[in-house]
Amino acid sequence: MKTNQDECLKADQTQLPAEYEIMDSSELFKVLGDQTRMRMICTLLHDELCVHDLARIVNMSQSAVSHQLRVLRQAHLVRYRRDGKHTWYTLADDHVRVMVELAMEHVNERNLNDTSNGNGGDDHDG
Amino acid sequence: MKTNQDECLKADQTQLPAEYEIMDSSELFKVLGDQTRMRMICTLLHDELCVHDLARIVNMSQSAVSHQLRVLRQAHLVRYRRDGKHTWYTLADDHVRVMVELAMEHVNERNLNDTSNGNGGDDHDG
DNA sequence: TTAACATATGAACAGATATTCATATGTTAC
DNA sequence: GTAACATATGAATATCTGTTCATATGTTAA
Repeated sequence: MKTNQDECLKADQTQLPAEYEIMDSSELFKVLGDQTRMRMICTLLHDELCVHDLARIVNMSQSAVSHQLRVLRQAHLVRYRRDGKHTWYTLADDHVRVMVELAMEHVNERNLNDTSNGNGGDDHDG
Repeated sequence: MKTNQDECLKADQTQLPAEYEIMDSSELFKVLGDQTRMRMICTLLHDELCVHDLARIVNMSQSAVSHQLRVLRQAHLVRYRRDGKHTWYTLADDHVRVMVELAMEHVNERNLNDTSNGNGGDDHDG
């Protein structure tokens, strides 16, 4: 709460996450930060699905979905198993599930607050 | 676990999040998916900071930081208060904190697994 | 072998985005 | 008023990213 004009720095950088943790986690969020991939992930919340189905559900080309599945694999967000001609994809672990749930909570609370509160009052477009 | 070749679709789309929830949450993740913004957020995990300090800590120009703060404000990830010449920024709520922690867990577990396991075995570059 | 299906991937292109530069706004002290 | 400081922002630009198209790989069935 103090506000010394000349030396306003008060960050305790010793508690900061390691540089690689920041880089890796921002990379992870970047992967989640795409509509198509998010739709794929949400579809995989409840089911194991093959590429063909994923493409149909998110209404994208097989190629686009396959490209994005590669991104999701590299981020360790999905697993897959081969079975004949199909490749079946599932979410990799529960972190993903929980992160998605948290994001939904955040978004929904924000939508509630947007009608009533006056915090900051900045964030408009234009 | 069934693998009917002709009708492989088995997604129960009734449980899917609403379209706006998917759009909004992917937008939220997109905001978190940038190194500079992540470094700013991690710095704000423990302290209330002014723009000048944030710029110094993440080693970016005042302008760049200010532009990114705008993005963080619009995503409701930070709050701010004016005090004289300074504007002090803090994290908006605990969702952010928890999401960051989860992401850290995910990347750290993944880094552990990368040395030993053989799951999938795909995700390489090139 | 061929044909049909399922998935993966490289190249190219269009659209998005982060930074820089210059400048505007706003505050404090004189 | 001026000067110095703190922050915000528009425009330009270089870089990144997602999709499409064409094609390659791999599986199954004949």
